[in-house]
Amino acid sequence: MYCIDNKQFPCSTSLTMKYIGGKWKAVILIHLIEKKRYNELRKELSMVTERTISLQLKQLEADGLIKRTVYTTKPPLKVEYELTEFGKTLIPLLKGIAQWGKETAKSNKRIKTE
Amino acid sequence: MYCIDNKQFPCSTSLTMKYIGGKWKAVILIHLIEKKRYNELRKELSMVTERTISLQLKQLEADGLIKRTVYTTKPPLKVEYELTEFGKTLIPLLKGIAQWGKETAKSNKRIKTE
DNA sequence: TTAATTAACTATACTTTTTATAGTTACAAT
DNA sequence: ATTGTAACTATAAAAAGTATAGTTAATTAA
Repeated sequence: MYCIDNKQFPCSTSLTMKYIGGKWKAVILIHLIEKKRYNELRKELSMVTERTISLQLKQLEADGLIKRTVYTTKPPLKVEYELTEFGKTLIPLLKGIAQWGKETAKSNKRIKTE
Repeated sequence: MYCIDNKQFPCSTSLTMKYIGGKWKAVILIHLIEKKRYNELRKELSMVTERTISLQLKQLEADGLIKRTVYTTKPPLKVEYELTEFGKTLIPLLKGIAQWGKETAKSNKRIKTE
């Protein structure tokens, strides 16, 4: 049993899923393996709404997986996101996740590639 | 871009997360590496509500990851769940997820082990 | 013999997460 | 003077997850 800020996680799997289990968290993290500005990320994830991206980024930041850096003081702002050292420990797992998806898409007949 | 039943997934990562991304799906799958009866699973996942377990099991079954077998016709039923061959392709990834959680719990000061 | 227990769920209501759409700020370019 | 831009925020609605209680038909316990 694990605890973070009084929240309980019954096993190590549920602990990992707390970090990458949101609907788009793993996708966002993989895109941030290379440092990016907010709008670059947003354009790459055009199927995710702004609000969701924004909320997920905040959670990832609060969880210590990504770092947000602001370079200007007045609009239009320049903001960059990148993985922290802690976030980088997830890279092998994230690549494994992407890899399983790729292989599965090839062999599973229900999945169509366009 | 991938498609399953007219649902779109922009990248292989999002495709994988469709299968394991629900809040408890990965946890359920890891517990089903060994075939189990419904109540065994439920007791092992005491922090998850019945409704959630039930819904997730149905989705996992619909996704072809697990197989449900009924051994009786009248209550109390005997129902067993196990991974399909397709579900088994996820095992290395699931173990990776559990492993990252274990290692992270050791080194991350915000995570407490009880 | 009647009551309690069991396995595997389902029903209802509620909360949290995600989606859809539109609006904000202060400057820069046209 | 109007339009465009970056990085969000606001509001409302839909989907996912939680909390709690109820169902079935047989078995076991009192």
